[in-house]
Amino acid sequence: MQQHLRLRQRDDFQRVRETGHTCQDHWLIINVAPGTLPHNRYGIITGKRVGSAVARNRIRRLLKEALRLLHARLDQGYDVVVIARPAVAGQSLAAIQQRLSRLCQQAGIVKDTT
RNA sequence: CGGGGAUGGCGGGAAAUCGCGGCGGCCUGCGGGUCGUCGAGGAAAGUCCGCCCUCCACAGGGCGCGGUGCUGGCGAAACGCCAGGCGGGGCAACCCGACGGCACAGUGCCACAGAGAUGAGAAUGCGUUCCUGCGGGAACGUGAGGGUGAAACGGCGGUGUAAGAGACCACCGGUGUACCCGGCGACGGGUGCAGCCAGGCAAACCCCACCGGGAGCAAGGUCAAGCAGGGGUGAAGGGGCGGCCCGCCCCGUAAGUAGCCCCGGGUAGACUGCACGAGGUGCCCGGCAACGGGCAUCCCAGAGAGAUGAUUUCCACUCCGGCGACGGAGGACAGAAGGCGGCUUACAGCCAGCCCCGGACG
RNA sequence: UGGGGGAUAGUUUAAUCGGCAAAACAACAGGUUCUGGCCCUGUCGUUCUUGGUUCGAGUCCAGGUCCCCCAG
Repeated sequence: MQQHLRLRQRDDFQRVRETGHTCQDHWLIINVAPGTLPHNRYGIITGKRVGSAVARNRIRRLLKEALRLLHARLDQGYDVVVIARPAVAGQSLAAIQQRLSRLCQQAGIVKDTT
């Protein structure tokens, strides 16, 4: 993921978490809020409840890959925070990608391809 | 062939496409693009020891607190490593040990059982004397026998005695000590002497010897918005109430307001510390070894919401099904955050040579 | 990064200086009652785990696991 597409500042995370629209399932939570830039920015949170350092790194990298593949299909100008819940530990990329894309549809930021 | 012991090492390999981080070159419309190169571990882990580094404190000595505890060597140091001694376990190879002091400072504890748990003591027994209703009883001596316990002033034989006892004697065991021999030493072997025998626990208080200042990279350093402060210069104004004017109030009028210029300290923030080191690899030399020395060669992660990911093919390995061709499934423990030396803990599977025991065959 | 504390029956807590692991409630079984409750009796433990010291460890000493708290 390129650096300008990342959400990096603590204040940004706080703003999205508090004011953003939330969608969740058993594996993931996403918060979406309008950003100040013409493109999207993404942030990922993998807390200690997800598992060991190895498990957290694994999930974070899979989420990055899923967001990379999903990025072109999303409406731009949003800040998105993805939070991993304990149940995602050990899941495959394909399964995570499917769940993530469904949550993005619920949040209404997927481009209308029809 | 089967079982066991110790040591060292590996932690799948090759390739393609998409993607990420650092550094360097080139290009740039300063957003980035492109090429090259490097990019997790043996434990990166737990943070249990120690050191480097940084800041603070510091005449010297004592007390206190904490740590270590057989000997020699290695090491920057360590609750570290190597070799050896002693003790314990195992048929053995080997393994394990906080391994100074409880007789030469003192205190404490040792449940239950037992006469007695350290200057403590006799219920039974044995012996002598006395009493007797002949069943036994009392006093004294004794600590050998039996009995208790995890543990009981040593064991066996004799002398001795009323019965006995290290009371005495020889031998053995153990303790201390003097000398001799071997060893740098811990210690081992031998000879003589002593008192005749001294229980265990110091991961009980403690004593002895040695060691230890305190904090930590969020240490510390550099730059530095804003706010507040100081100095210089300096129009006489500046500010509040209010929609605006008037008005009123506050500060100032040279011991000087606004503005402008300068100054040090320093918050947010940025940069640094932060990757050439007790460094890796190969060969040679010294040493039983830990390790040391020499030469050659290499540059090898460095983030800051935090880089190693995804997909596919082939090969190797393990398991399952199958006579087979083949098909299917699987791949441990675990992720750098200043660095280094150790310890400890986790770990699928595999490799190498060595040693011990048992069996079979030649 | 540095420091402190804890883990005992299903739950909440005890256990003196190392000497037979207790109490209450809950659960289960039995008794009492026409039935239920109350009541009575009984049952239920890897003292977090692995080693060590000791004759003997919940207690003392190490290693490990998990949880809580404090400072920056």
